[in-house]
Amino acid sequence: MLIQLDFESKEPIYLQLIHQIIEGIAKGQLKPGEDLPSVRSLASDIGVNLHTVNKSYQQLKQEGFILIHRQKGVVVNPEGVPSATTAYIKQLSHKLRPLISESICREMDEQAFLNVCSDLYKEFMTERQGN
Amino acid sequence: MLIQLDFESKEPIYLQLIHQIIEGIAKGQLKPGEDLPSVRSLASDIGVNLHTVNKSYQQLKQEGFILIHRQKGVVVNPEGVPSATTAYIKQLSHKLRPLISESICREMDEQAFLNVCSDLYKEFMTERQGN
Amino acid sequence: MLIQLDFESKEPIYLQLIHQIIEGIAKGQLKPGEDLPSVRSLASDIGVNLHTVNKSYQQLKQEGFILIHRQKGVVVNPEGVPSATTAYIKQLSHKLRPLISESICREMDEQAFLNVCSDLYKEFMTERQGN
Amino acid sequence: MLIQLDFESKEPIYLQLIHQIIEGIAKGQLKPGEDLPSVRSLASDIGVNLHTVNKSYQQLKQEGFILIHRQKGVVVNPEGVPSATTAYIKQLSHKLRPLISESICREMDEQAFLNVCSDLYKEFMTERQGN
DNA sequence: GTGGTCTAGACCACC
DNA sequence: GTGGTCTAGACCACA
Repeated sequence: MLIQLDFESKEPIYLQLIHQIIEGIAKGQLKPGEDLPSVRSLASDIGVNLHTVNKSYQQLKQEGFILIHRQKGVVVNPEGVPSATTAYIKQLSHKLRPLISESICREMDEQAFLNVCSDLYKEFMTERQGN
Repeated sequence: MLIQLDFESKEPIYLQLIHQIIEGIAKGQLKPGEDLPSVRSLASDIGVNLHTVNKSYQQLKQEGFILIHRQKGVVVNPEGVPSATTAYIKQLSHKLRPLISESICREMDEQAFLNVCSDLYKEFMTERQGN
Repeated sequence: MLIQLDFESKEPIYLQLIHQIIEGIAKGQLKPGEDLPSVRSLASDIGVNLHTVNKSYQQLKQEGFILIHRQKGVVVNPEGVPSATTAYIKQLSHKLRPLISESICREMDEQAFLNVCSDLYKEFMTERQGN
Repeated sequence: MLIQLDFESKEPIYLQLIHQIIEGIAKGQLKPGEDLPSVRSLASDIGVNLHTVNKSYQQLKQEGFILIHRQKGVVVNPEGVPSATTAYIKQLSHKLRPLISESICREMDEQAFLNVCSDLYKEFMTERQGN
């Protein structure tokens, strides 16, 4: 899987990395049980500090996306990612809130906003088919 | 308008403040041309430093939400906020991306996600009616 | 003469006022010896504080654009504005410096920059003919 | 690159700093991709507070002159500064207006004014050759 | 009284 | 080490 980082972005690198891996799982490019590169090799591949990759992996593990075995290395959670809970929905809603209020101010109507979301969903799901 | 900050949150105060004000505009609690409190009075009201409030105001001004007026002080942009451009849509899409990919991993389907968005939209729009 | 102020500008009002009056003289709308409104009447006409107008007038007097007589009121300097000195040229050059360096960075060549200046000159001079 | 500030000047330090850096880019003393000192080191070098330097850097970033890079620190925009747009020309013209009207009042003719601009252009461009 | 600027010193997140 | 955020307190220009 290709990892694309933007070092000029305001978004921290460890977060970008997390998002990319989650995106890979969403698209089916990374399947449950599949191996991920070791901290060391990934770090050198994408040219970032070991600590940065480690921080990403720890957080992904924490949220149930991956498992870290001392010997087997890192794998995508073979049981799949924990499903959305009401707590997750609440947190999601909290993150959507500022995006939606700004969009309303900028005169995007509900349908236009939903279309943007829908397009993204479709982008991920069609890639998923191919994998 | 009531401002509610969470000083424990990881989200910087100046950003929370920006979001609250944008939300106020979205809900119609703050109308175009309406006065906002001065940097100093708002700062003392919500118990933060005046520089923090100033930073929020500067950024809101920068994005066209408010005007900083020599005589009248700070006002909501009377011409309304600049409408969504394709650049805005792109940036919005970029912010939605990780939310959607995580939701897919957690087995939320498109409809469930759109419902969350839709609920938020309706929350803002119904408040808007009352104002 | 019409005075147009922008209260949302970052440029202080007293400076805008100074510039407008100088522009009026440059265009020949205000001729040497001509009366200017009193501080009071101008202030009420354009809706600003007395002190603001006074500050502008004092500075214009200081630089030789106008004379302030206790009784006759305010008049455009009947002897004309003092001509450009080398000190003036130096100060002018100092103000042009950042405009030119930014233009170079933005890949405007010398001719393009001179054209902008030339257009402004012509704008002022043609208005002058009509007056 | 040598930075020269005038602490007595009415012009704010952060603006002087911005102008100096833009001038450095115009002269080719600072090349696209080149590193700029960190906020802290520059601040201590020129003897001002780090917030002052930070304000300058933020504004330069905002206008596309520099990038603030997570790893490399601060660099001159390697893609070059965004070219002049019509908006830029308009704003430039707005800033030139008072300079030109005052010069007309002081009986500088168009050619004399253009010569001042031209001299500055040549000063920047010849320094550019050497870099 | 307003916002604009500057200083000084602190903590944190990131790399 | 870096930049990002926040506080506290000060002075000034402006209206």
